[in-house]
Amino acid sequence: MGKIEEAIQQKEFKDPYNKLVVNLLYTNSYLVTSQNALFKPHDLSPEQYNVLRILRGQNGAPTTVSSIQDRMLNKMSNASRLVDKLKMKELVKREECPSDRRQVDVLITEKGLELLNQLEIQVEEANRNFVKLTKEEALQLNDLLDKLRG
Amino acid sequence: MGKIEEAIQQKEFKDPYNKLVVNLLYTNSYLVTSQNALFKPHDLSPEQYNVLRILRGQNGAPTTVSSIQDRMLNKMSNASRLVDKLKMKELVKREECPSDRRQVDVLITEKGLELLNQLEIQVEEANRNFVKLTKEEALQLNDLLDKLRG
DNA sequence: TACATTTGAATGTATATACATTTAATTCAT
DNA sequence: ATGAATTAAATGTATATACATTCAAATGTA
Repeated sequence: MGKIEEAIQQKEFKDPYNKLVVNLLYTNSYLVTSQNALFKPHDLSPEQYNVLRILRGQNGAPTTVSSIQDRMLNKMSNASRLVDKLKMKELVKREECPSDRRQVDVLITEKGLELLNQLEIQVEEANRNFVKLTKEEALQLNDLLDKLRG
Repeated sequence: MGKIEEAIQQKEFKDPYNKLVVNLLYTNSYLVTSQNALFKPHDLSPEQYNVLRILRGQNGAPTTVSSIQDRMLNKMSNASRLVDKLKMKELVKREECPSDRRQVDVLITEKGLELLNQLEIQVEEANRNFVKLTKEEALQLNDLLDKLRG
């Protein structure tokens, strides 16, 4: 695949910034497509997987829908509906928050934990394979991305 | 915003590769959200804008739907339906390909060109602002992304 | 030529994204 | 204490993504 110019057959870009935006969008698509293949057999989407990870990170403490939303990778997605889907698969459960009845406490179930633990090993292994960089380069790329967002 | 750990409130990652995958997904969301605000007033989605750019790149030569698909940033999206939407807005036109009636030639209209030229200046300017890096860093980041995909 | 295979595009369906709007509960201000 | 403002979550709607399937046209082969 190599250089972005070849990948999308565009000869040149206005400047390195505009090339970078295109390069990031394209690389994202590459990663998401690669990851999808992993999640597909388990009937899970990447964002559903991410929600399960957020919930497990709480170590059993309940998490409200809005707190999940804040921590999602995609800030504009709809945590309420994602939780709904996960609940239908019995991977999470919802409870009314006693201190504030507007809020809903969400918890990962035993079934959800099992699926997550099983999947995570594969995902971690696959991520190392998708990314064709040395450890040093990966660290450097992380720093540049953090700086990019300011 | 700064470091990804703070942004999504995750304390640590398995290794730099797995942190990088999350960082890329998150940075993509940052960029897409920023860009959306630009496209919104013109009733255009980022991918529709991208299709218009691909068509203009042909300098008047017709482009088939599958050729558009190949050059899109998101390889899994549906060029046929995107072209449909653009046609309804009269930004592109479709013609049956004389040499192969299975194929459809797509061309950008005068109206499409005008919108694109007007928008492009704003987009280029905005992209430089979204990316809080020096030119050198942007070049470096481009190289790392190209290498990442192998 | 006849028939199977392949190809380009369209269509069907489920999920997700991006917002706007709604509803109920809580908090704030007077 | 009452009504206004705010907040949390759910819901509505349009578009996009991810695939599978369909359909017609073109190609390949016996």
